[in-house]
Amino acid sequence: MDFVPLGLATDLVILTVRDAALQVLLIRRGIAPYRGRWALPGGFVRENEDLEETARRELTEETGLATDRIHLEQIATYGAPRRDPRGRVVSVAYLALVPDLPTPVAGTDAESARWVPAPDLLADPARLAFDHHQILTEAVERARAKLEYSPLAAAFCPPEFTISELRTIYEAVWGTPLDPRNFHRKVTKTPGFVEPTATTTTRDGGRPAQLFRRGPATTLHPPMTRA
Amino acid sequence: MDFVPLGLATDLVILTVRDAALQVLLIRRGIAPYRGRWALPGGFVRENEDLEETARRELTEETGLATDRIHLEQIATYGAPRRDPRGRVVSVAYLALVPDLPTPVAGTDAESARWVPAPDLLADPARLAFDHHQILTEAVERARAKLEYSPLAAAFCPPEFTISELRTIYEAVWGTPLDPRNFHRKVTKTPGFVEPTATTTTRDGGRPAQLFRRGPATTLHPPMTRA
DNA sequence: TCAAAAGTGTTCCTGCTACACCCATGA
DNA sequence: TCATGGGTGTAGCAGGAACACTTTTGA
Repeated sequence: MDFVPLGLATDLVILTVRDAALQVLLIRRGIAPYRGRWALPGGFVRENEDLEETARRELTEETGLATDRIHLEQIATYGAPRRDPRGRVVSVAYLALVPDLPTPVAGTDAESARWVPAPDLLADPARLAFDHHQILTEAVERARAKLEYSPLAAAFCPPEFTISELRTIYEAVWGTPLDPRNFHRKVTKTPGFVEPTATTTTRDGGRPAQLFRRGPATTLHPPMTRA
Repeated sequence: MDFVPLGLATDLVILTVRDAALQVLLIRRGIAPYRGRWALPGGFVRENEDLEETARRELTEETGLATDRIHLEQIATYGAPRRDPRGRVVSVAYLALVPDLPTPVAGTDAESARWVPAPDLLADPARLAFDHHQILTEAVERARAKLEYSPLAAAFCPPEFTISELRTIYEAVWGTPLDPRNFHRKVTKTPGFVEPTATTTTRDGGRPAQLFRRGPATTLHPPMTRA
C-alpha cells in the first residue's frame, strides 16, 4: 500500500441567513500559519472516523448545535500539494445550512468566531486563509443552485415559518428580489414543498400569515427560477 | 499535525456511448482483495501530485487517450473507515466523459479491461468491488443531470457531429427516446450550444445532415428537459 | 382610518409537446 | 420510386411575469 504521508481534514462552510443576508461562520486563527486571519472552521479526521462524522463533530464544536437536524453535504475535496504550508493536507469541504440561531456561536468566544456576510467575502479573494476563498465560492454556488430544485431553503428556517420568511431566504441567498405574490403561489402549489399548519402569526406585521412546515418533497417540480 | 495513517486514491468512472448505450470502463482485479472481480480503474495519489493529476494519469494509463481534451470532473470523496479491507483508504472519485474510441482500450489487454453497459451495473449492487456501485450510481446521476443544463453531451462526440448523433447521446444517457424534430429545433436554437460547420454527411443514411461543432456556451438556457 | 403585509385574479407571453408536412440522398 | 433520415410549420397547452385588487391585522 502506497501510504504517502499526508493529513486529511474537513473544512466547513456553515451558512445561515441573518438580517436578510447570507452569512458564513468564520473563525480567527490563533496559530500559524495564517495566524490572526479568518478561515473556515475545520479539523483533522480521526482514526476510524467517517468523513461526515468529522464534519458533524466540527459543526457541533463550533455552533453548539445538536447536529441531527442540520443539513450537511459534501462539496468537494481540495488536495493541491502546496495548499497548506505545513505539509500535505487534503481537505474535504462540507456545506452546512443552519437556521438563524438564537444563541449565535455557542461554545466559542466572540473574539474568535463570527458571522460574516457572504458577498463581502466573495468579493475579496485575499481575505480568507489557505484556499478557503475558492472553497467558499463553490459552496455558495452549490447552495444557490440547490435552492432551485430542492426544498432546502427550509433548512435555513425554524420548524414553522411563513411564506414571506421563506422568500427572504431565497432573496438573501440569490441576492435578488422576488415578487411576493408570484412566490406565494409558486411555493404553495409545488407539490410537497410546504405543508400548512393550522396556525397563523403576525410576527412580521400586517395581516396574519399562515405558518407552514417542510413538506415531504426532496426535489421541486417545477423548480424555482432565479432571475 | 495529526497524520492518521491512511492511503489516498482516486477512482475513475469513465463513461462513453457505444452502440447507442451508456457504457462504463471496468478493469478486472488481478490481486486481492476482490481478486477476479470487476472494479472501477483507480490508483494511489503520489507525493507532490495534485488529485486531478492523479486522475488524468490513471485515465491515460487505462485508455491511452491524450487527456487534454477529455472532460474530467470530481464527483465526491468516499472515506468510510472499512471501505477497503486492506486498511484505511480514502478515495476521490472522478467522472470522465470520452468519445466512442476507435481503439477501444489501448494499452491494456482485453482480458482485464472492458466496456460494460451502465444499466446492467446499476441494476446489480453486488457486481462491483468495494463501494464502487455507489460511486458509479452517483457519477451516472451527475452525468445525467449535467446533460440538462450544460453542453456536455458533446464531450461524448467526435469534434464534428450531427444533431442526430447528439440526440443518440441524450437518449443513451437518459434512457428515454426523444422527439427528433423538437430536439433538433431546441439544440440549434439554444445560444452557444452548437455551431454549424459548412459541411454535411450521409454517414447516418437518408438525407445529408449538417455537421456541427461545440459552441462556446458553458450552461444551457433554457435547459434540455428529461421526460 | 391608515400603513403594512397576506393572499387572489387576470392578462400576456414564452416555451414545450405533438404531429403534419416537405426535403435530399442512396439503393 | 421508395425507404430513410433531415429539417420546418403550426396549433394547443402549461407555466412564468407583471400587476390590479381584496383581506386582515396593529397602531
